[in-house]
Amino acid sequence: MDADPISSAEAGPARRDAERTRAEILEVAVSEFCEHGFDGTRVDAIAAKTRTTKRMIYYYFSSKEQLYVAALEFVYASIRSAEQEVDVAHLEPVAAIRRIAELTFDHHEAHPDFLRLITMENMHRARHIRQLSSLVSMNTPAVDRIATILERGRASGDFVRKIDAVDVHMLISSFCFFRVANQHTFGALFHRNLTDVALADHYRAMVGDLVVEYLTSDGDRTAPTVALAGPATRGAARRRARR
Amino acid sequence: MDADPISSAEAGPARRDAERTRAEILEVAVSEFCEHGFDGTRVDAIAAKTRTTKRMIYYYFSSKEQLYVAALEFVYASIRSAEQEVDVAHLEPVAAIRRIAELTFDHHEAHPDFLRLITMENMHRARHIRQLSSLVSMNTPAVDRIATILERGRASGDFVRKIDAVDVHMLISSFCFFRVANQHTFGALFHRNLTDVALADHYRAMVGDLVVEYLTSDGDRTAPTVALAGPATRGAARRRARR
DNA sequence: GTCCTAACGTACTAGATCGTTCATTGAGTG
DNA sequence: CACTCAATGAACGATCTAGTACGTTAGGAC
Repeated sequence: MDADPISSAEAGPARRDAERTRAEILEVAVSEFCEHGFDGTRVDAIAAKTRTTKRMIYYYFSSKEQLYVAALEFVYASIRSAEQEVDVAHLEPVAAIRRIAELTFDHHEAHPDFLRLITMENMHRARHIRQLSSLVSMNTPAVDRIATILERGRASGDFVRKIDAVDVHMLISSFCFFRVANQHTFGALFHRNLTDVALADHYRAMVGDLVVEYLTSDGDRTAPTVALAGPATRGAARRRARR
Repeated sequence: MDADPISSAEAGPARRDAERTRAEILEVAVSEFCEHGFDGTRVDAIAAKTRTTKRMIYYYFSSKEQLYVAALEFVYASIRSAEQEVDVAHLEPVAAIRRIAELTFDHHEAHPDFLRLITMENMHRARHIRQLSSLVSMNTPAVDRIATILERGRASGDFVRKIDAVDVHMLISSFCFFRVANQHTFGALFHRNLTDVALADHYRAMVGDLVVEYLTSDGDRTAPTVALAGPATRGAARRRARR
């Protein structure tokens, strides 16, 4: 048992294994920072949950803050590497953008810890994440994919809305992010569990509908807020026209 | 000068004024908790920014945690009292829901500190806010107003989407919330300042368009994600029909 | 074997931090 | 004016916490 050379992360003693020690510290640090935030996390608590000591945390990461940055980068990298580069090129523009929305939805659902770290970084006004310039390049593909779909959709005539890819990304993200990140206060104040598994399909469809309806309309009918006459008539006319 | 009986919150000494002392502690506590979070805030730091001492914080609020809860409640109450009960009954359903969206947008824009506290509460999994049952009743009017508009909209034929008021509120809030709360990481990763004043009108119009287009469509055209034929044709047909 | 060094552990420190103790003061009351 | 008590302040203490000093061990090189 104790002679097992290929010990799992939790099992064997595996003494003098720098890689494993470092990795274990990082793994525990991620979960502690996610749960308690930077200020709420205790270095001693991290050490206690590893099979090594606090000394090693400083040996490998120098300071609590550098450990935090390393944890941030680690989570970001693992999220991104896990994200399979889904191909939506074969889909019609409308179906493609809906697919992107649904993938974003699933991504947020699958990584609540990631969202917590992002949230914390915003509390810190992105002080740490700015140090990780590598993260910028990780996000451009996502926007580029949307940009391609938008171009195709405009060419086909499906998308008439004037909007760029960054805003579409923001629109999709905002819905998916809020649902997960604000579930607790929303649940407390409105008695609705946004992450109820029975509602997952409902909200996944909703974000798709949302972005599709937005992109396939041009807003000329609804733009003037102060218009007093017409909306009802126009709305009715539209429904008839769509039958 | 020092005899001024109606001293402002910052001016006169006003010794032995329980109300004022308590209020000043609360005010400073709000700003400190907003800035540094619960764990990041130092009771000594709060005391130092008031004209009284730490002793008084414990005299009036018993503990750091109870002070935090009091700060949370105070912010919530002041936000709500400042929110004028806007009348949208005279507006057509489409214009009314757009107005609600725009008001929500402005509300989020005007109260970033409030958003920070909400965010922190979600980090705490709403542990503190659950103690404040009074807050629930503060939020029902907002949802009720939306519900009324939805009913009117369905009656007039403008709104054909099947959705309830809570989800509409969530949809609007998610966009407005994300834009402000996640501005820092979003700016760092996508090089777009979501709170740039030059973009405020753009995003305010966007959230209005978003909710209006969503409610005035029924989604039957776009529901089947996997449908391979049709979207482009239908999209073109729709544009023609709307001319 | 012995030498070297990366990897590791124990025990500690200096300062921070929440909360308290104890004494005092001022404003209202009779 | 004396009395009372809410309101207040200075200083302290127990504990916690990030970070360190110093010694030890394992494992490879030769």
